[in-house]
Amino acid sequence: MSRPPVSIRDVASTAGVSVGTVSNVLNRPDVVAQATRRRVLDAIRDLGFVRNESARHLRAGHSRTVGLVVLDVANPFFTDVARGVEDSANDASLAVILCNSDDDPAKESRYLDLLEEQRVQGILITPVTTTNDRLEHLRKRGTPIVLLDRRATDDTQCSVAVNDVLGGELAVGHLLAQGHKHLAFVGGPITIRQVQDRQQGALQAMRAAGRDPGELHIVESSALNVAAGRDAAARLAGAMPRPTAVFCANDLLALGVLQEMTRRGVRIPHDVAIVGYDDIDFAAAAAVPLTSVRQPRHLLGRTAAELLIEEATEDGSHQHRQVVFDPELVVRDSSDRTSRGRPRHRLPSREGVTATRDLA
Amino acid sequence: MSRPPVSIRDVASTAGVSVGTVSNVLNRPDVVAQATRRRVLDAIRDLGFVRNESARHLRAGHSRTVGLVVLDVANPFFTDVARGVEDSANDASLAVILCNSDDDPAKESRYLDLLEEQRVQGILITPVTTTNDRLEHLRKRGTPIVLLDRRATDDTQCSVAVNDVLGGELAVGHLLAQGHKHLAFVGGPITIRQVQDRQQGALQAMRAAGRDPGELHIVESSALNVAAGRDAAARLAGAMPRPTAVFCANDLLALGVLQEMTRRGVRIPHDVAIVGYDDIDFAAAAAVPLTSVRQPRHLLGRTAAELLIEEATEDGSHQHRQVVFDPELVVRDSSDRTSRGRPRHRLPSREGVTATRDLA
DNA sequence: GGGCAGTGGTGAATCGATTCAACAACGGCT
DNA sequence: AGCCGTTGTTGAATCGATTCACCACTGCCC
Repeated sequence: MSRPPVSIRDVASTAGVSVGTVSNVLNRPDVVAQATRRRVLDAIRDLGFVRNESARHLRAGHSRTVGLVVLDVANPFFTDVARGVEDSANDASLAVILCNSDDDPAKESRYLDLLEEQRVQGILITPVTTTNDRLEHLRKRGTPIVLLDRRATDDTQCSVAVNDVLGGELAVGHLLAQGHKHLAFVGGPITIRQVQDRQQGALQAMRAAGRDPGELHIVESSALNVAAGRDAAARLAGAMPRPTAVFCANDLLALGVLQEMTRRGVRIPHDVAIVGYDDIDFAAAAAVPLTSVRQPRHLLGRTAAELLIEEATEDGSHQHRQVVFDPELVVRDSSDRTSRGRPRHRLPSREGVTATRDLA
Repeated sequence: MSRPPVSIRDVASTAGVSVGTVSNVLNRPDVVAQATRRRVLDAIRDLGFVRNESARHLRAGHSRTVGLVVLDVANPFFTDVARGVEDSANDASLAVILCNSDDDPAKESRYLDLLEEQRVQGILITPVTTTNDRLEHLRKRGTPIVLLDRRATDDTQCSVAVNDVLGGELAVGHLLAQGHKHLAFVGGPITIRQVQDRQQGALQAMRAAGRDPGELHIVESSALNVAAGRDAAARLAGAMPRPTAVFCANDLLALGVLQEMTRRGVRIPHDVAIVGYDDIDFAAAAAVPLTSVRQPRHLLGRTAAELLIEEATEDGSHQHRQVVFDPELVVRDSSDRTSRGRPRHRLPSREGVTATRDLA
């Protein structure tokens, strides 16, 4: 069944040349004479020779792979980021080793060991904790590291993140522009940095509009899911004065709010406007299409990988950069009073992202 | 910045032993005397030695990695499968190299080359086409291959798939049991195998209930997304007799049908019952929680990886297996007349899957 | 004819971990 | 003392691709 592997030596002998020449054909074809090159290529084809990367990399000192450590690829945020990373690694003909830390420092640490043993060219990571000895250690040994969805605290390394404060400003700025007077923010637990930033953005938008930030009705949710959104809506329903606009720290909360409000007979957006965050695929497919803040997730991954590759290949002239992307507000019916809660148009194809052929 | 790498030789000299002994400490600690082992371990710690996997694998002939080739990780189906694969690879301390073929044979082929060069222990793949020379070639050379979400045509290789015919039977069987007389199936393009199977299952359920399969009103959709679902619902609305139950080939279609029906004042499930397929996270979070057929996606990946690892490590006694998992029907309000379209209960945590801490 | 430049090709050394035949040291036993 | 078995350690050979100093050959010019 499994034949003995073909090495460069076998190719050399059947082509009647030395191993050095075969290597030259593979790596510097231009220095080899036409006729010789032909013979070698024929031998490679006939024998079905495939380069052994392990041997290559042993010599080179590092492999043609990069490590990607995320909290959980099942999280759509990281899924899209991973796609971006893979696309740009693919352009540089690098392989991506995928690691899920599951928010567990021990698991993260094990994966970092594994990646170091593999002598990866570099590591893209959303670290579980802010300070990380293992990571520092790796950097000191010369492994390029790029932080994903985290901002580097100093300028000794690259990082790629999204400006969540701005996202909050956009959302609340939009609601204020629609003429809303009584606004609420739903999000929590407040220990999550993203929740803090988005809330802070909301407050800044209030200030920017000359409003008292204290007027923003803040509801801290216990989690960032649909059930927590329903709870928050129940609490808002009894508030006085009842807010006419709600900004939620993510789309799941917003969908929960939408569900519970609808159940209570509150019309969206006529009685209450809702804005979510993340622009998940189903924001557009909700009962009332949801206005949301979109993060450039694919671009985030792509850029991070590009920075990493630059750092890994460059001649030492690499400048560390801390890239921060701006999110974008996508306005849909849930915050648009002119629509009277009716779909104004068929939404374009983006919502069909998950409908690729095979998931079916 | 970057120090010269530490090799096993350096460890040997600082510990005052031979390289063979260091290797023994690493791989067969029990044959080394206590005191010697101590000295070696101390040296390893002091020097910060990390094994070079390339060298290891050069000797071993293959690496501690497996390749995972999917159509698109951004597709939630494959995301969950990938998680399963990664979990079980992690148990065997193998790294996973992630490859998206994007349904493009050329890209798939490039990735297979890359994986072969990496001398992966095996490959898990959802092939773009049914017959594949590259893949056959790899198998002949002894690389274990396990087909994912595809059924092997012969018993010379392993495969792991889900029984979509059964899924269709479950869905329609359920609707018939609810007393529905006029049923419809929405799905397409019919060229997709999953659509065919699910439709066939629906027809079988009709037969099993003593009904004429010709009575199943079939609407072929142009795609498997929400917009196509809305179109299908528009077509169904004018049908005579109007179906009282609709089985959709996936959840996106079902959500589209739900949206359009609701917009037209059709009450779900009172006037029309809906069943989807895939049980995506948002099935439970829809305006009317959606009954759906759930596939064991994580288990699919896990099992596939286990089969692969078994084939790769076993002493030639490996028996190829074609595993087919049964899907499961998850009944929610959209097909349950007793609920009168009102949520009967808060749905459990599963719907919050995407609400992990960082996506926020 | 001798020197010189340029082209094409060679093959041994190298990367770092693993393996294994060989050996050293020691105690126990006759 | 001599032999044997056990335990612990050694070091050279090995995996396969790359690299580079060096050689062979051709053609050219003085």
